[in-house]
Amino acid sequence: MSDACLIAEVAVAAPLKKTLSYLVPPELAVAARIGVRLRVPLGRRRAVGFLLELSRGSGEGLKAIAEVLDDEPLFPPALIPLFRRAAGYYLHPLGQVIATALPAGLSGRGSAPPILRETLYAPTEDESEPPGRRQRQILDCIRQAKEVSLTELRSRFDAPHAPLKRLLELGLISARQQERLRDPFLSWPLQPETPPEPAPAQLRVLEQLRPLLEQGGFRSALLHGVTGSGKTEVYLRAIETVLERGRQALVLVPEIALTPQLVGRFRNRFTGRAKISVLHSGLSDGERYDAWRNVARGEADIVIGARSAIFAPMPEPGLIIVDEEHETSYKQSEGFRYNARDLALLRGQQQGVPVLLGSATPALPSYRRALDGEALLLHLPGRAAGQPLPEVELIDMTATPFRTLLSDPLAGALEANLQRGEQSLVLLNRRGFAPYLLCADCGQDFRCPNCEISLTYHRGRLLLRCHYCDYQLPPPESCPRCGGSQLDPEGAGTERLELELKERFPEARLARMDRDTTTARGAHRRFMERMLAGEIDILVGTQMIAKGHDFPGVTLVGVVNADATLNFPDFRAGERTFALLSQVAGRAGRGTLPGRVLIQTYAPEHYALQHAASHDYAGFYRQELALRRELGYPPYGFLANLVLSGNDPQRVERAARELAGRLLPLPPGAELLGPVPCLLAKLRGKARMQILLKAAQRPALRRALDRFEQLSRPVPNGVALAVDVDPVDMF
DNA sequence: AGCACGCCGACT
DNA sequence: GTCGGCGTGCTC
Ligand SMILES: [Zn+2]
Ligand SMILES: [Zn+2]
Repeated sequence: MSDACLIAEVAVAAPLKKTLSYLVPPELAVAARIGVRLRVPLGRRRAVGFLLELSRGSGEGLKAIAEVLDDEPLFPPALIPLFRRAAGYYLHPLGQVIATALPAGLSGRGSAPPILRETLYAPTEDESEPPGRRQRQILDCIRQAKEVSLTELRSRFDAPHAPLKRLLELGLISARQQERLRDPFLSWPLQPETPPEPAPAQLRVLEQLRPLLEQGGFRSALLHGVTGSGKTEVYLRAIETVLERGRQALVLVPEIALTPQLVGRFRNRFTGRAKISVLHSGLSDGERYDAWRNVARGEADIVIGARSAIFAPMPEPGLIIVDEEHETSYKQSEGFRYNARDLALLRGQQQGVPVLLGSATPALPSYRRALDGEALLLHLPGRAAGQPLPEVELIDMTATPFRTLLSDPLAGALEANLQRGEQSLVLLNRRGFAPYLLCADCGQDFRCPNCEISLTYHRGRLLLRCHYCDYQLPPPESCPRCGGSQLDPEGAGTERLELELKERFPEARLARMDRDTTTARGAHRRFMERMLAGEIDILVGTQMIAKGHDFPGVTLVGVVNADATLNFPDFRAGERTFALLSQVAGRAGRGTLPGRVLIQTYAPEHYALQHAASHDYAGFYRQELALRRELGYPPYGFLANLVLSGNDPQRVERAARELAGRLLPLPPGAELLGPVPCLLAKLRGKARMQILLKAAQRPALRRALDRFEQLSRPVPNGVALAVDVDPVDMF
């Protein structure tokens, strides 16, 4: 046995079950370090792989690495066990796990992003006023800020170009070019702060956390506190402790909450003392790569990011925080279907790092872990400022005429709030004008040819759009079936709600916030600023207004249709509804005013609504846990969903039947449900079937999955198979 | 996943 | 007789 050759263990970014060994040619021996990307021969192709391990051996029968693609490692060796465990847990090929974990855009060579230039505007000595209103607004903004970037102006004003040109011509402002700030998150103005004195409840929680933070080692804690209870202050102080020990902190927040304001709170607290890196989707590929390498070099003390930041390559993390840990956006819904919250716990375990989960409405598995003593349960009762909780009322819609969008009590409350000059939020968890467009004569509807579900009518853009793929078409003039000329929108989305409010309260200043109005860069912030400035009386929106945005002036919250989430055919419907209502309720109240929440529903007796209305968290969890236990659902049961898809529905169907047949009989303790068509039986043109594996204990599910993994070719050609372990939805 | 190999039906 | 369907195996 010769040890003459250097051998590399490589995870190839292809769906292979095992890693492969390659010869490291002498000329690449220095460059081939653990954690770099490689180009390797694979069959008669070439593929990208990740170097996981180096060893010595004879090298017999091995092919040689063709190229080393990075001059420094993209991840530390300490992350490799996490990748391996994650690949095993989620039944996903290791190479693809790593490819998903690393920042996007690494397919090419690691090159520096182009330097971007940016125009900055400053006021001149000329203090006269320009003629136009828009010109004055923009000039005021520039005069106030002394110097403002074009990006900034674009985010505050629509189409600022023409007024700016005019102002330049008038000599009221000057312009200069500068290298653009790489990261939009860093352009939020800094306001260094003196940390507030923690409230007694916060001190108590911090005291309980102290041993975890100071001793290090894996422990987990669940911080349960309503919106405004001061969880962030606890995070900031916990991070402080960790930084003092020379370790780094990793903070995960849901994508929707990863805003400049949030990052600003961290920057304000730690400015000059700690370096903060933000990993977010708004960065260009080059910028993200830069940020990533900074973290890998240990140049970031605090890393803030959404889901994929769980893989941030910090050398010595001392704390992992997962804020709003119940959020389903932590679960990746395609490809490598990991849950960042669960991987946070796994990473903490592997690297001996405490993990702090925070939520106003913890996910049931997290709550159970805390009740079972696996995680330390910490409470922040009430709101930090001693504000009372809002008064929540359920409005029984069965008593109102069919199709009523706004009940009298809600309309009245909105009216009264308008009179008082106070702000209101109205939530309707459905965008567009109406979910259906129907022919008045023959009842014909319009469906997506790719997904076979109803197209949503968008009145603003005058389109029928599929919310599951990118299909859209302009609404026809007449019915394609009977030629009838009357096509009626049926049901209501945020656009229709906005219209109805406009008709009812013509004097009110309305705005609508949903995915259709927030795609532009800086749009979230613009809504935020308009709300803060009191320029909006009623803000209409989807769950977006309940999550990630704190509108401090709101005293009334209306929920148009609480049943929309409640009637979802998913065992988590109750939990989701409770969480959404609790969160949106948390938006009501200002100063010492408690705020009011009105929830319209056809099922006012439902326990999720009842508990949400009485702020009875313990009661809800008690009841929901009992229900889950009875039905064998998480956290008292464990699920994995096998989703088969393909162009030919019959093939998919047959493949699903055959797969189920080959899986049976399952090991004891596990059961197989299905195969059945997925809820979306067709999606993006592909037919879909699912097989659900269920077990009362995790090991039994694991054995069932082992059995599945041993199948040589689970599905035939032309059928794709995705495995979803711990699914959060069953589409 | 790709891309080979290999074995049977129905087409120039 | 072959062209091509697709089930099966392999990738260091
Ligand atoms: Zn018709
Ligand atoms: Zn579609």
